[in-house]
Amino acid sequence: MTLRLYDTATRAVRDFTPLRAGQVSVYVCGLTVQGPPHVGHVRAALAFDVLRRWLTHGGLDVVYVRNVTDIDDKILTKAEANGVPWWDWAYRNELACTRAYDVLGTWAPTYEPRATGHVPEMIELMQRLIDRGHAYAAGGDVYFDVRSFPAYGELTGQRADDLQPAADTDTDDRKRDPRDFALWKAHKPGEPESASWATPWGRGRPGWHLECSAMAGKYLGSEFDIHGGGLDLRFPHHENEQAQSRAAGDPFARYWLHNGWVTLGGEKMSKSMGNTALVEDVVTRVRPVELRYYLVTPHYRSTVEFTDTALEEAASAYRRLESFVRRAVERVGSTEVGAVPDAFAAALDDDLGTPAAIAVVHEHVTAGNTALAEDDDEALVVAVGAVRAMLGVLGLDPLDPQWATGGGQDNRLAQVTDGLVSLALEQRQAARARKDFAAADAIRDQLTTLGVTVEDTPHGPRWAVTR
RNA sequence: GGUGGAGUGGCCGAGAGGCGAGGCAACGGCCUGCAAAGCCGUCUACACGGGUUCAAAUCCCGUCUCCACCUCCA
Repeated sequence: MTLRLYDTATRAVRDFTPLRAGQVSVYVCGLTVQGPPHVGHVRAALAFDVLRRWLTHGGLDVVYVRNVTDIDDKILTKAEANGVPWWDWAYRNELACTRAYDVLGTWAPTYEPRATGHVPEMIELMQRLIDRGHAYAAGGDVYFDVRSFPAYGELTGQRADDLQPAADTDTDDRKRDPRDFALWKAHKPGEPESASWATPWGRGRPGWHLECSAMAGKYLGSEFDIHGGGLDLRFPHHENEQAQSRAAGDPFARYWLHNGWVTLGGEKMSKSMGNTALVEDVVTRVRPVELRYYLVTPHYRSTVEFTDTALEEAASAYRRLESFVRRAVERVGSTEVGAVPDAFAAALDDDLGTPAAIAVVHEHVTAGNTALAEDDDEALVVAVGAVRAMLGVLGLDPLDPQWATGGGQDNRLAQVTDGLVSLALEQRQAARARKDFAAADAIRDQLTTLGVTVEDTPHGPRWAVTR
């Protein structure tokens, strides 16, 4: 079965065939770095991280570009409100985004270009559009001429006539049509000089949409395979991107993928609503890998309501998988990562059906647990190999060094802890051997109080530190 | 006004004409000195009202509720 993806542009699931055999080019809209990332932001990154891992697993060479928009109105106003240069504000939030991506185990993009580093490419694109009669300069601004491009609205199925008039009211008098959007914004008095760049039409800064067209073209070429982003970017952002690029003569994206929301209190998580859960906070309540499981388990196009109980449930579910892998490896030693079961592959091939894929993982874990209980090491090796392979594709393999805790100088402490717990457990085993269960249970209770859980297995006790 | 999406068992969350996704929680059983972990079982749901069909959670019509985009937004 081949990979099928839901393409927003055609509103249908389509077979995916890359433009160039063996290669896939992906452009994902990254963040406007105006603040630290919340759970909704990283959901997008995670959704496309799974796509990328699946493509890579299928033997394809994936070029994955995710941009950083490091100049816009909000960055300027927030920087000013905080008394720092705009580029300082942008960069510190870019670092926060990178930390969030890293802590959740997303692969670093092949290229991660910043808008401000691509002004020459934007100027070149604007010039092409002006030369072709699809853009015009007016008072230092440069606008896209919507009426010159009949396909405008095609991506999101809107007719230009039905759109409410676009809202940059302060510049409306410069536009030929109220729906024309800004490719480039003239430098305004009061804005920092450092936030403007010289162009043939005067100093100014990028409009919001231009940078993605310019950067996608630079790193992926005039036509590329997949363009991704959040559902809210469809209009106007992606519509405008497509209009700009196609009007300039570039075929642009062949498939458009959009991920659904994370909601909080039934409404879209967003900074302007004030209903956000920052990644850096959530990650103190559950482990990062558990947050990843929570966000990767539902289908990428569905809405996820963010609640504490749902988060806790996800964490419990993940611990079941993790506990199996750890016990299996303790039993049979380190194992080879095996092949992915057909049912799992079929699930992901069907528009990245992670829910069905996770169900397959759980079924194999059940089989593996049975093998573990029955001392069937042969079946166990097969099960754990398959489970790790599947979890690896989802970025959830518990044995991935990504999720290793401690390390460095903690190693010595870990050795000491290990020795002390082993000592206590030996005492307990001795007490059990002489049927002094009161003493044995007292040791176990004390360990539990310290956050060390003890499990007795036919092959002796095992322990783990719980949060 | 225009364009989309959603309402599923105690909870999360899939599916999209017929065969009870999966998980979490709860309860019962097995296992255990007792637990824990694990395994087995139980809990038979699809907003509402009509219709089509041998068969509807799934298709059609209508109604209600919620959300999103058309302004910055993953």
